[in-house]
Amino acid sequence: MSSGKKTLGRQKIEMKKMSNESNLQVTFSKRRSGLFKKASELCTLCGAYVALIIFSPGEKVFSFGHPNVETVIDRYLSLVPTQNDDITQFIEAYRNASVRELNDILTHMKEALDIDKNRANELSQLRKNNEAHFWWTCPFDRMNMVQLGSFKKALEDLQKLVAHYANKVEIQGTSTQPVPFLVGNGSSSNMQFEHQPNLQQDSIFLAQFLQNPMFQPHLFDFNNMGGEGGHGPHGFF
Amino acid sequence: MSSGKKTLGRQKIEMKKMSNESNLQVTFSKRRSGLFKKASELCTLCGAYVALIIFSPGEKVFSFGHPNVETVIDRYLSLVPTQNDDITQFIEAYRNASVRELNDILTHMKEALDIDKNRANELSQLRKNNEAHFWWTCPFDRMNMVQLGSFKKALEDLQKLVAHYANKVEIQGTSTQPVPFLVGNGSSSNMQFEHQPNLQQDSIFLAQFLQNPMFQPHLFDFNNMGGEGGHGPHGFF
DNA sequence: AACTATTTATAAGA
DNA sequence: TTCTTATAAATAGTT
Repeated sequence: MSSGKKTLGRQKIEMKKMSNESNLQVTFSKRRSGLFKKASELCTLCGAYVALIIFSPGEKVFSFGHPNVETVIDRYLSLVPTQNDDITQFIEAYRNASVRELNDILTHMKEALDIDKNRANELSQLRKNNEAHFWWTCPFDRMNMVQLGSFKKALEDLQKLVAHYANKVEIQGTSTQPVPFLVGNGSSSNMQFEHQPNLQQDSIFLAQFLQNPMFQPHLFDFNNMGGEGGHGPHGFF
Repeated sequence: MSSGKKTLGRQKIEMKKMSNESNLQVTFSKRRSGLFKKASELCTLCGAYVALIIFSPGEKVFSFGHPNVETVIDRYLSLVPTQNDDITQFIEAYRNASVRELNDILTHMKEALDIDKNRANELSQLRKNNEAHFWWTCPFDRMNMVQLGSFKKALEDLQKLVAHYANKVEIQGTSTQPVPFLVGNGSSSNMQFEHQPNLQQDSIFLAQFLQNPMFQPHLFDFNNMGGEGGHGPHGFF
């Protein structure tokens, strides 16, 4: 036995993008598992809340979350204001208004819409008198009855949404546990599915409502490599 | 030296929440670092995109992202359609209104905004004079110039969104659902699913539009422990 | 923070 | 992929 060793065993590798596509894939798979396991252990051992999302080079997504991805993301986003100046300011403008206020606004808008619906002429008149001053009347008095109806409908729905959300927020604090269950275990793919009809999902209702995708034209084409964005607060605990 | 060993070295630990608060903190710190390092290496080695967010039991946040947390989150959210009925209804409500109508409204609002941008004071004055009738001026005249600019930008974007949405809606009708798989092996519980990009994502466009942070006053108080939410499809690459 | 002695995670090879 | 093997890394318990 010039050498009783069957293999060289694990070898140290250079920390740079792997060139061998095949190896890369295997490594990705292994390390991904390892990462999920570690994340999971951190939750179990320390009671930490974690969200881990991984996009493979092949565009597939993998995620892990405790108590669930969305919750952690929401919380994170609330702490880290988006650096999108436009939307941020827009949001800020509204953030100052409480939900109640928003609701009031909606109520008023609806009522006003109702009233003015029967005063198209008056409005029109008013607009003339005040010309440019009341630009905002434009969109309304230029609308025909049908349009007004649609718009009002939209407002009502938004209001319901707000109300619904408001309720959820209040009864929150107690969240039901997700009920995971296995589904199949096929050869090529078995799955562990977690079906969780949790309240949390309501939390992200409105949250997602303003998450403006239009501000994210890059969503499906980020070929920009390069920087690593870390963001770590400091403090250790 | 009955035994040349200075310490017992690393010992196996039970995978459950650590009882010793002090140890827990140290472990959290160590494992957190390890996790971040692993995540980072996965990016470097395999070119994967990763977002990792950790909330310590002490409420501190730690995150890592490549290319950055927000980008990955955005992408993730775009793939995971909210299965929320309410939001769906709201979208439906809008779907019924002709896109053209909605677009007109936006156009007018935008134009008007342009004009009045230079007349904040006048606006304010006018509001006083007309009080209740023009309640809707409130949210606007409270905004400063910068905000108005942002608002206008938002409107423009919304308009684009509407246009985009309109197109998508037409080609819709077939919605594929993602197929989950299992990958978990976890000790306690972690799960992964696989998400697939589907048209559905367009459906949540408007839904996401109003994701207003101001609606999330609860963000900082989730004391609900319990489940682990994983979310992951599978497929390995 | 450092320092080991071990437990884990994995690069290679099959 | 999956399994095996030998080695590189991570980290629990101490100091």
